Amino acid sequence: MNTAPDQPRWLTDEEQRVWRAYLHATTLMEDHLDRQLQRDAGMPHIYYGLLVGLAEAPRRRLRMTELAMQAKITRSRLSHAIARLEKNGWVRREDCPSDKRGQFAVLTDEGYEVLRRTAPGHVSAVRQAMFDRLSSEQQKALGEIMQIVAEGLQPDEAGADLPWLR
Amino acid sequence: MNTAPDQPRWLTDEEQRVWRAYLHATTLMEDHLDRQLQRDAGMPHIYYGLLVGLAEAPRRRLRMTELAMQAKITRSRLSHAIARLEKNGWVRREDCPSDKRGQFAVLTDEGYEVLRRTAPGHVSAVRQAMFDRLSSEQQKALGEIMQIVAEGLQPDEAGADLPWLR
DNA sequence: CCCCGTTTGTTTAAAGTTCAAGAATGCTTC
DNA sequence: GAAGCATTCTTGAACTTTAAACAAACGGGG
Repeated sequence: MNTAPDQPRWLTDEEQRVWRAYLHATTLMEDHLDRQLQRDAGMPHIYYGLLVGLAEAPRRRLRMTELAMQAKITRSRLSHAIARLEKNGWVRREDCPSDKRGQFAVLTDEGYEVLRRTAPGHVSAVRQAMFDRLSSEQQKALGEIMQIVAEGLQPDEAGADLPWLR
Repeated sequence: MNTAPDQPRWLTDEEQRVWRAYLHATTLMEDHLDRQLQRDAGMPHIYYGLLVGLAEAPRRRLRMTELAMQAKITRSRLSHAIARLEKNGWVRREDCPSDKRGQFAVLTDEGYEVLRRTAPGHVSAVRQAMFDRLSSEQQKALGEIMQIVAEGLQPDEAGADLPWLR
């Protein structure tokens, strides 16, 4: 009767409520952490995540592409970010000996120190905002839910075509 | 024995897993929606949210401050955003008769049309990414969890001082 | 060895966000 | 009704992100 693409299945009232609660909470959370870290560590949340990634890596260093994948950002964005962190003296670049195209981002001692100094405050912010408020059942449920959502978004996603990220 | 601020209560392994799953999923989700809307509607997710906010308001218009609060962004950011949407012809500004400082952002017919055309695709993206993958128990749990998290972040938050937002 | 398609990382410019300051109007109080 | 403080919105500059294009190096086949 109708050759059109299909009338959309709108969200039910209940779904709508859940979706808006999700958007509201995640927005507030990200804003909160961004401001907390900007204030206490002088960088936005994602830059902090880059330093953490480096700190956990074998010799506190990672190839640019690896770091970009781990942080789920483009190489371009990472290039800019590392340039900024380098100016702060928290990261330095090193050539990769085995691949002349490659670069390592290396966490400096100074960068490590920033992390050591600011990590407690950050953890505490996360606790206050999330873990101190949720029952362990809720924490478990949240973990599972986020896992599922991430899985659905990870691959190329229904007709997409992008190479590996973004 | 130790007058220092307290040794930090680090996240347990399980909490760590939940937290990373949360960050991972929310990042992927936001990226996904941003790209979906940029592609199909020519604007980022937050701009789309502004149009939705206007579409739902009484005469498809809202004072700048109200819209900013609803979208949880600063007035400054909103000013820039509305300038852009105005250039697209999707929003126009109108003076407030009762308060000469005030401005209304008004959704144009063209803006409404964009929304009408792109909303189905957006809803479908949200469904595919989230609601089609979660049981109704999980949806319920997610709603409650996000509600709780948002509540903890909404007020001034432990020693903060900011006026009303950000 | 050379060609050619791929991968790596950077660069440039445009778009978007943040931050601090400012102009105009409103409101409250003396 | 004037002073002084608050609110509303905008502006411009600095910074970050996105998008597209590019140079250099890799690597598999002929």
